[in-house]
Amino acid sequence: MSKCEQCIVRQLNSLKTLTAKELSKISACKTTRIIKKGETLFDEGDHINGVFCISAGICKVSKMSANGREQIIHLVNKGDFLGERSLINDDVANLKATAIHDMEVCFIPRDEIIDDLKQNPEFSMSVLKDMAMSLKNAHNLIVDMAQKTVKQRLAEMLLSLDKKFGHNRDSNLDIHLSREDIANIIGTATESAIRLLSEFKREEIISLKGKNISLLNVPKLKKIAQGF
Amino acid sequence: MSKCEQCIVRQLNSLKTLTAKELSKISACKTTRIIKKGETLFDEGDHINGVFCISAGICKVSKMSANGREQIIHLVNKGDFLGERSLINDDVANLKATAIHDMEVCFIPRDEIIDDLKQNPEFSMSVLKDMAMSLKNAHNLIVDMAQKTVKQRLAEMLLSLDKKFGHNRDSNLDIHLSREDIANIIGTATESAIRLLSEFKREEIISLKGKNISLLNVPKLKKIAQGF
DNA sequence: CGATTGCTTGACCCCCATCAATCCTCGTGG
DNA sequence: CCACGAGGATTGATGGGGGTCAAGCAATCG
Repeated sequence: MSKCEQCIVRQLNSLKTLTAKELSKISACKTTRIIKKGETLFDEGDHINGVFCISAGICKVSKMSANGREQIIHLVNKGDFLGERSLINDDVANLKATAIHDMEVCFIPRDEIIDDLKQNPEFSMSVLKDMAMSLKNAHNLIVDMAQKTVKQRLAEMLLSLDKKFGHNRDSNLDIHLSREDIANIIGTATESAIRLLSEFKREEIISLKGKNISLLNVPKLKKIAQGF
Repeated sequence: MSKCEQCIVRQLNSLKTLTAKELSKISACKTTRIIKKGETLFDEGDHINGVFCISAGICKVSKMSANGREQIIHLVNKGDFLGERSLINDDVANLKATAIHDMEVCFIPRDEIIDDLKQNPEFSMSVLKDMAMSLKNAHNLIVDMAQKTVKQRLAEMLLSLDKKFGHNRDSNLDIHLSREDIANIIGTATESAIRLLSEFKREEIISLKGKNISLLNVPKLKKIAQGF
């Protein structure tokens, strides 16, 4: 099994603040799992008892609403942590994590992380910063959900997908989402999302080839997201 | 000026984990302000450079959306902190805080808190827990905003106001919000909120006397919030 | 006691949820 | 290699929720 010390994604998250000693301790007790596209990493109500560190792949983090529809809260890229919230509050999972592309994740058991949090102020400060940043993002999302139209939210989502996950030479977004997932991110019905995507396509703001989406007119998208 | 050591609200937040020494240091450098109803404590973009501890009163925490409407993210009661997010990320304020009832707040300058965060693991763990809990609440709010109807959100809000701020002998809610604030919490137009309040009144689920609201039929409200 | 602000109700219309039908795509097995 | 079935994608039709404008009404304040 590969070691944390040699893992590239370690540089991307709070683990970078750990000492060599702390890191090798974690490396010794971590376990690695492969999660195929569509499989769930954990579900609402699960006792996670640790945190996951995504070493490859992308997953969606979502929650079921009372009316039975899934709301995607955010998308998690490689290098990110998953499950810290539950760990810190000693709580069951509030959200569900499902692989969108095939993933490789490392699981670090609870006690190991808690020890480091209590003993390494730099590490706990870094986790605190991550959490604070997540909170800011969540607050901004609340405002968008409450105040923006579906069209605005779709435009904004496309821009943020491009920013977070990038695109290839043909300017196709590197992330592949189903129409349903797109709808569940912006909080609308699948048909509404599809309709707006076609509208964007007709107006040559984006192009659609199967699951490939490419942004043809970013400035226009930005204007739409702002409400014009 | 009164001292933190004798302040009752200290027991309600993370300050309770501080040692006597740390607390008296904070007590020595804090400043106290009175904020009248309607006045703002800080605005989006402000450099706060510290945290506020609410010793009395209630305030709303909100953000302007692109279309010029205010979205209230949450309400803050006495005993809560304000501004930790900005402090931890070394960022300007992302939100605006406005007094809803007259307030007394204590301001603790940045460096003082940062020192304690780095040196007292119990304190930083407590702040981390608060932040994690806020994040959970924010996530749940995102789902509600995206998936529930305005009617459901109004019912839910009334229940949570009752839970968080309580009510007096006549079962009138202790918190007094304008119709506009109510609308800005649930993310709708003022007229829509008013219309639904009248509907609840007609069905004798609540009663309205000026700014006094009392919940007459809590079970019914819970059903409405769940979508029946 | 004007005047300003907040509250309430009516009218109108558009966005979007929902239901339904069709088309497309892709994996599977014959 | 093709047929076929199943799930996803697309488009149409329809109705209701809720945003917006406008006009009275109540209340608060200098």
